[in-house]
Amino acid sequence: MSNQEKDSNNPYNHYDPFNYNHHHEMDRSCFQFFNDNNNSSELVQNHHHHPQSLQAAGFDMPSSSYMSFTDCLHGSMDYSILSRAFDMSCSSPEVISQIDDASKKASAGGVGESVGTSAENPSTPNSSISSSSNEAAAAEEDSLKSKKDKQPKGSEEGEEEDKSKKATKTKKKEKRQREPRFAFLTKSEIDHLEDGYRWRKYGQKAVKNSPYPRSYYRCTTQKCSVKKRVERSFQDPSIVITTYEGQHNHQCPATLRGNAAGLFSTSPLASAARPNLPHEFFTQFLPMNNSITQGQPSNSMLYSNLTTHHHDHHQQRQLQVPDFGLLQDLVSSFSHKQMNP
DNA sequence: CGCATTTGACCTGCGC
DNA sequence: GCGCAGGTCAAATGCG
Repeated sequence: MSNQEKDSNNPYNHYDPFNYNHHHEMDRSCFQFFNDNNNSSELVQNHHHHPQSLQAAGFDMPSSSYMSFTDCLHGSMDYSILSRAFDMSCSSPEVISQIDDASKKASAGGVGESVGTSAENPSTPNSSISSSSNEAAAAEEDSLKSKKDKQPKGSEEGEEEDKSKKATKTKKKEKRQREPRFAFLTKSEIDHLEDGYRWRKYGQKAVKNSPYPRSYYRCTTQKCSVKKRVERSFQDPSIVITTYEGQHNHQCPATLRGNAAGLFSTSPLASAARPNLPHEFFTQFLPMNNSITQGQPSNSMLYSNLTTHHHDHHQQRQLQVPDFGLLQDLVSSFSHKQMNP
């Protein structure tokens, strides 16, 4: 197959995630906030523009809805603050994009997809608390589950094992919720960007259609189930795709040590509560969530939260009202801070 | 020695 | 049902 053929068949070939080919001013880091503005038809129409690397990372990215971060901010905030926030100890990577993937298309093993009905119940903007707690519970359950899955191997055999397996299977069917995910595209030569937390690598896999492997990291803090995946964009090897999954239930070690504090203190954020996670950092800048649902890309940074129901046999991406549970917590927190500085 | 990384095996879900 | 790909585990290995 020739490259041209490949290109024509490649649904992502038109994707130019950062307008690299059009905007050469890469000193203007572009954040992309993916828009779930309830205009599902538009998003569905455009879902074929997803960059392959990101899709491999588990993201659905409506190309129509990305915009430069500076545009998002429309001058109200210096984007460099954000990139600085992620700069940490690495060699000035440029954070290019963030994608919220709270409910990526159900595909990954382990944590799994939402089967049945309860998990499909997207949190409305009014259900943030329960949503957040559910996520946390799900995370814990997941980690327990995976342990359970493995335990019988070493200890018990035969019936016990079968029973255990069956039990876990049923459990999995009962409740499967994916942690919210946030991906950051970062222009950096360093794969594993320092973000203030301590991570332990627990796996590495070759990524299909990409010469670059994907690394899996887990937060080393006890009882913290946050994971992250790091991979390079095969389209632009200078771009690192970092995907965070879950939410830290502890303070950033770097913050405690004062490192991150120093970093953040260089920004106007210094007086604000420091986010535990980059995505939290971002969400602190999100506008009120009604602008998310109303979808005024020209006015606001928008989060996407695309969901594909795997049981939709026509592979039609069905967009839900996003699960703004986590988001709303953060957004409301942010707006509260804005209202009451 | 303790902790982090590497890496092959294994598990799971999905598409055909 | 089978094969593939993503994700995870855990023993082996490396390193400070």
